[in-house]
Amino acid sequence: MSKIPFYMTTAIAYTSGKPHIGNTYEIVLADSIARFKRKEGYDVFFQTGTDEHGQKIELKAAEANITPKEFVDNVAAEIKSIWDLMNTSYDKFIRTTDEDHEKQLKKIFLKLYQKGDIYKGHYEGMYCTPCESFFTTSQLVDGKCPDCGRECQPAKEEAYFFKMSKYADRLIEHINTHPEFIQPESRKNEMMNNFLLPGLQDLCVTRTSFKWGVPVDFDDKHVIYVWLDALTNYITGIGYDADGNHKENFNKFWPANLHLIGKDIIRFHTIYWPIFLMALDLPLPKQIFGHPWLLQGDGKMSKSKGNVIYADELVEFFGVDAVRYFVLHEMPFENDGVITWELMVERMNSDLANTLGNLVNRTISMCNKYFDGVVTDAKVAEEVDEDLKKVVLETKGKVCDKMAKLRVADAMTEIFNLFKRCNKYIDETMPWALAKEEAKSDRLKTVLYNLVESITIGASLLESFMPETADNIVAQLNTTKRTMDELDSYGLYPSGNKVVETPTILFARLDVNEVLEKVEAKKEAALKEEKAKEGMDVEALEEISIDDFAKVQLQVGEIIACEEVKKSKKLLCSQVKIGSQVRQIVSGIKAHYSPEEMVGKKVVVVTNLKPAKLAGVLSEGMILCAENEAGELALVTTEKEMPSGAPIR
RNA sequence: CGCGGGGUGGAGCAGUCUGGAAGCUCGUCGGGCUCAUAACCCGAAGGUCGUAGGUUCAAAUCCUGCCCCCGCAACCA
Repeated sequence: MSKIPFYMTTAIAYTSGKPHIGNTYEIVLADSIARFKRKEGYDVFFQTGTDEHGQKIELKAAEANITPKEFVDNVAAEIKSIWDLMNTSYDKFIRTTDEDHEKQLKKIFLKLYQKGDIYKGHYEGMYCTPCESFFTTSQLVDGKCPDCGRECQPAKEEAYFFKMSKYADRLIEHINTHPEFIQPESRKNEMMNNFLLPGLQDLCVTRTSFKWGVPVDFDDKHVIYVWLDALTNYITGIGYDADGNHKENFNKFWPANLHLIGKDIIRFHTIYWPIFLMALDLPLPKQIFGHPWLLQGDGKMSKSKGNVIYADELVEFFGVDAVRYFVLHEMPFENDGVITWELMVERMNSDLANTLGNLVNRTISMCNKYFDGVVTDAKVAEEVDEDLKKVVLETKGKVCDKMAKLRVADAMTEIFNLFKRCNKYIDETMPWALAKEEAKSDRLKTVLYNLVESITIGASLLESFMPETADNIVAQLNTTKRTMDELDSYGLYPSGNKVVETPTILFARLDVNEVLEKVEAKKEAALKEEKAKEGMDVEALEEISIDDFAKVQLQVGEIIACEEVKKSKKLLCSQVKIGSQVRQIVSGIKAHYSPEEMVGKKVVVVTNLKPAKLAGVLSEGMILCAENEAGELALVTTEKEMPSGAPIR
């Protein structure tokens, strides 16, 4: 009987920078599912990759003074190396800059255009020429560009649109008749109520504002915009051909069984993607699972806070399997998970070192101490053995149930319950007491045999989640991992086999404070290096004359009172004494200065700035600050004491 | 009334869809054991399930009001 195909994908990672642990989570989750499916006997094809086009990348490349292609080559290589570091078993790593992807994408675009599903239209809105960006009227600030504050003009830009509405009814029908299509199910209603039922707008699928993308063949001032480009990777990666000459893998694996994605892009995968497929007359994927996010404990991960955690750093401290264990375990099915160094150490110590590592260690030690490492099934059973066997044999079924529902964290918990049961069994049987009585020798053999057998089964189940650890355990027990079928039997460990003489520690206990200190030291070192490397380079502005500069009136001001602006997160409202008058100035520096700190400071103020309202509060000027790359602010003050109101030129 | 997520013993979470004995991990305390990585096993303390009302024989769970926290958006002159 030939194996049943199972095609699964992750979202492709955007190549704008190094992925942090939250991004890395997805590939590990996918990998554990892929490995498990293979173990269950499916013919798995597991695809991942990178999304490499777009304006942001064009800009970043320009900043770095290299071509976009060079830029994405670097980042894609870095992403791939992290995926490999995490020991993920993908079958294909697709890049949207791959030649065959680009070729097929052009053909797909043409096909949809010829079919009439894509049409040429106009994108209307307010356009800011210097920023080259469109905004809706509601996005404008005082009728001006929200980015640069300059005037915007109403403008029309030529663009291609996809007729979403044409397929909406079919999609609604599909979602209603396939409850498993969107997972978790709570997301289904969100999509229905917010997007599908109110009516779909046609989707703009090209851009003319940047060049770094796949051009439209027959109209090359347009490039194909992200969603059509990125989503089609799922079919181009396995050999889809718009003319129908598909490669073997496409015929075999499409439709996909599972698209694993982050919850933020569910909309694109459950609405746009199915509709694109309908337009191409292709069957829809079986299931789309929007997983939650892995968040940093002390707030969102951000570079400016210096609290971003990367997979390779974690691996340096804990090893690959411990990191895999953590991200899989800490991520429940529907709610976001949290990662901190403290939690990571806790899991490492309690589950990996204490429960599992110590179990393997003490078992092997006893085998050697009492029988020179030889494990014999002497068949002297007692009643306590029954419950152990029951728990061990039931675990496979429980794990399979959980995995079928994509409850990966719960599946692992079941496996660790097996190991915990083994630890309990040792206390129940007290091998060290048996060892003192010559007559109990066969009973002792049986107890140790049961332990080795149970651990072998546990390790075999662990394989999909912690592949190296599973191998390590069975190697120390001098045996091999069991297949799925073999897991229904108890007693397959060859009687008379010999385990290794000296057990090696699987996971060493770590001291939280030591780890935190090291992390802190590393962070500081990195920060110093960053600072030592160079100052900040800032994009040069247009040259101005001395007259232009003279238009700006700068004066010393003394802050005599300061309070928070209620209902705002960033604003402080200061009363600033400038000469004989007092002005009210609102500044976005709440995150960096407390109102108390502000009072008494002598700062530099732009005094002839047109007053404006911020968060409803009048501001009559601007307090100058310097800002570093991390977004930290420092007030500008005078080097010597100067009277308030003193002019600055 | 901007959008969304959340408030369950000291900490972190499950349970909420499909009402029916308050569960898990860590920590604390007491005990056991000594094969092992100061580990393992047993037991205990500790919760008005944010709050006020409602529905019900029965509410953490369903309904309504309110409070608080966290993202995003906005305000960064």
